Amino acid sequence: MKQSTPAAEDYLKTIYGHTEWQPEPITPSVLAARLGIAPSSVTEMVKKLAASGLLRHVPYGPLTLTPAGLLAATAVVRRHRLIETWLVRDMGYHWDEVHEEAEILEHSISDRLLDAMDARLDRPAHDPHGDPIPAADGSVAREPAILLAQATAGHSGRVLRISDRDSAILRDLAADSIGPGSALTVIEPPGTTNLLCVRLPDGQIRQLSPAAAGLIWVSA
Amino acid sequence: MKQSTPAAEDYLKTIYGHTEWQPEPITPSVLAARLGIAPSSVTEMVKKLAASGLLRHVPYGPLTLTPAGLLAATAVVRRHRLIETWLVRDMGYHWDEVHEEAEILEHSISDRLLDAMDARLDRPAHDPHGDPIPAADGSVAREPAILLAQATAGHSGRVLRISDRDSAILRDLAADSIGPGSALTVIEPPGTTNLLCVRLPDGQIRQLSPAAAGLIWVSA
DNA sequence: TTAGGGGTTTCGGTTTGCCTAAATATTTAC
DNA sequence: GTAAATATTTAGGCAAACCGAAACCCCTAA
Ligand SMILES: [Fe+2]
Ligand SMILES: [Fe+2]
Ligand SMILES: [Fe+2]
Ligand SMILES: [Fe+2]
Repeated sequence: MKQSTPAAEDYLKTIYGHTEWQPEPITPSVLAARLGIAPSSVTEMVKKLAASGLLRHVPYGPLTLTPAGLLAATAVVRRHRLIETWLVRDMGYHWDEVHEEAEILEHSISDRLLDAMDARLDRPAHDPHGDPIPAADGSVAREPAILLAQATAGHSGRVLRISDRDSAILRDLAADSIGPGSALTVIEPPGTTNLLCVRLPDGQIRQLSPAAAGLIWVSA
Repeated sequence: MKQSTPAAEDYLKTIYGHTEWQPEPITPSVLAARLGIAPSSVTEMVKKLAASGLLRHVPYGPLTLTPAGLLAATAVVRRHRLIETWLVRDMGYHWDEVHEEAEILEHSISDRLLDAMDARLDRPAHDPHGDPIPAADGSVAREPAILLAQATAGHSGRVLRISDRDSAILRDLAADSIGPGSALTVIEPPGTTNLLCVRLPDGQIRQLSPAAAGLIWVSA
């Protein structure tokens, strides 16, 4: 039961993140790509995490979190998302600027300070990108969502979350007044051009790149 | 010119801290004791820091910061003290609880976030223990101070700073209403008992242990 | 059904930062 | 002025995380 390191926390968080919006468990090579490290490094760490009882892994198979691993992972995700929320609400950051800072602070902040933030922010349920903030007990309130890129023409819904993977896209979307909570309707499927068109409540039309549509999740 | 690590930052900060209130440069063994690591580890890191131009060191001699090292050290001290101030002013911490948390966060916070804190706190000049917060350019506004343990009977002054090394003593002092800014007069030198007596402005008398008197600095 | 080919693991190596034990330099004490 | 005590450095090791190259497993497609 030794205290987990920043590296281990990032592994767990990334494994968790992969299954948060889709069911297939992650494979070592995908995990390596997401973390930006070599596959052989993943093999090593996976062995350690499995030995600590945080991960299930049969050689050459996919990676799944144990209950203990899931709790550790959601704890990191909770820290990450609360920090992002704090940065936006208290410290004057924009939602496209918070991810990198949170990526570091999530490994440094104490439980005491985290709870002080949580209280100060009034126990927020979602981070600036619309992602649910796990409770201290690891439970997550997740609404069913579909990827905008896979929505059919005529689909109407609210934007539930936008992945913070690409901050340039977040900036573009903000400039287009699209963010978590925005209502929109798909008015045209990817036709000859591969842009996706949506209509905003005020009647305005926006064209979204496939890259952007692949990061936006809307209510079903 | 590579980015300095948390370990290197702690070495520089501790070397700086040793000469902040007294002139003698620090020796490797004292540095090792302060950092809680083995002397041989200090030898190694000192070689690296000297090679990076942050430290001056002749074998078997004391350690002194170069101008570059001083700048790096005050940058860490600035981060540490601003974080402590933020924890007290914004996050509901008491002054005896902030040091450990700041010890970690000082290595994680970005310049961007540090400046946001600084602005939010209105560019504070002192941390919760009375220590001056270095400016971004490394300059420090330090008032001359003498250790209470070395003050003569009759000496009157204001408490300028109290070292945050021992949080139990900080709690005791707070319970005795003694903190940075308190006015006091030494009314009795360490006599048969080794306690130091001081009178507060309201006439109340406090007896201080030698350990406490060795952490309190008063105006000259 | 067997040969690729891609994903995974093993192996040996690197860096950082720490350790203990032993050697060496310096200071102090007689 | 030398001998003991103390301070510092050297030498050899270890653990955490990473790497690239090579071996290995597994699945598929000819
Ligand atoms: Fe994020
Ligand atoms: Fe992280
Ligand atoms: Fe402190
Ligand atoms: Fe530190």
